[in-house]
Amino acid sequence: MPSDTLGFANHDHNSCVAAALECAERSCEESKAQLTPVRRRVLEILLESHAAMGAYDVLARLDAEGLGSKPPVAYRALGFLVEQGFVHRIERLNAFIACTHPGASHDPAFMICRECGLVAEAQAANLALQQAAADSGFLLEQTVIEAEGLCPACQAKGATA
Amino acid sequence: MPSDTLGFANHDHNSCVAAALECAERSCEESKAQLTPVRRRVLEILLESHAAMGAYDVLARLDAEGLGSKPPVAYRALGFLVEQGFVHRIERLNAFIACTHPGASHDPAFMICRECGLVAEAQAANLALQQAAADSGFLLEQTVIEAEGLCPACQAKGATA
DNA sequence: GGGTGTATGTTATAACATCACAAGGTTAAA
DNA sequence: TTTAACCTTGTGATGTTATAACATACACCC
Repeated sequence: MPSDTLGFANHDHNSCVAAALECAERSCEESKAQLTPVRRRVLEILLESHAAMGAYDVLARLDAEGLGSKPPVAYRALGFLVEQGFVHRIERLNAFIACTHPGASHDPAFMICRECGLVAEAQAANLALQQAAADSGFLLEQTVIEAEGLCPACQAKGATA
Repeated sequence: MPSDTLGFANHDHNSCVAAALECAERSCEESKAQLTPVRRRVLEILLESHAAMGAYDVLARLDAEGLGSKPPVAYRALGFLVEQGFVHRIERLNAFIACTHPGASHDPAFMICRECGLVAEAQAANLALQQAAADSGFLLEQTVIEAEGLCPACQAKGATA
């Protein structure tokens, strides 16, 4: 199983979740950041699946659990988690996904299945883009690399449209 | 002047606009697509600058000119132009920009200046991503490659925040 | 004329995101 | 121990982006 396509591969999801949580805890300890109940719960919710979730979907879950009902509650927690690198924002979907490479160097790329919604995180620095930036004197600070298509399972199921 | 960083380079903007419009006209003739007044005007508006514009900014311009005032008017025209490849959507900004490589093969990458808003279009296929997709059996249909940072001019001005 | 297809007009609403201000809690200096 | 500073949360209101759904107009062809 290639580690960079976790989202599409069978794996021990329980240990995958546990590892991500533990990693987040350790990281917060080190950096004195507070992994408060709301923040921790949002991370857990996102870790439940390897699909991206909208902020309002997360909020609905929080609301059901009595952890908050107003948009800022969800956006604040998501913002914190993104800042810490525990969660990534998928621009294409206006949605969020738990990081599957906790601790790894971060300039992630994503493969988004348009059929089932699963998202796989890969490490795929874009050398051509870095070259283009260097050539034109552009100071590259952050990159968004997102691919849309069909995951292996959905291809097998014959999805086309 | 590297042709792939047009957005950051001095250039003859009048001829740049004229070329893009002419190219769009020819393309529509060939494909029997209709470059109607609203669609043509939206393209012209986007061509005015090499910055991205939100759909509602475009709509405000259309409204001022009596060409339409309701969101679907702008979104339909923008949708058409994106379909035809005359305009690109910048996911990071939820905004649109006229294509500066009319007719060129399209898997574009963008460099977005966070200070002045200028966007440069480059050709920068991501080989690493294609490799990652191939390795995991993901059928890659479309890619979003957007970089945020500082353009040469804004670096020179000392922008940092 | 009548059917078809494309484009447009319009109402309403869905979906995503932030502002602004109040209140509670922890920490650390005075 | 009081006070201030800072961080986090609660909440109402609002701002921004995008689409659904339905009606109308117009061009073309038979």
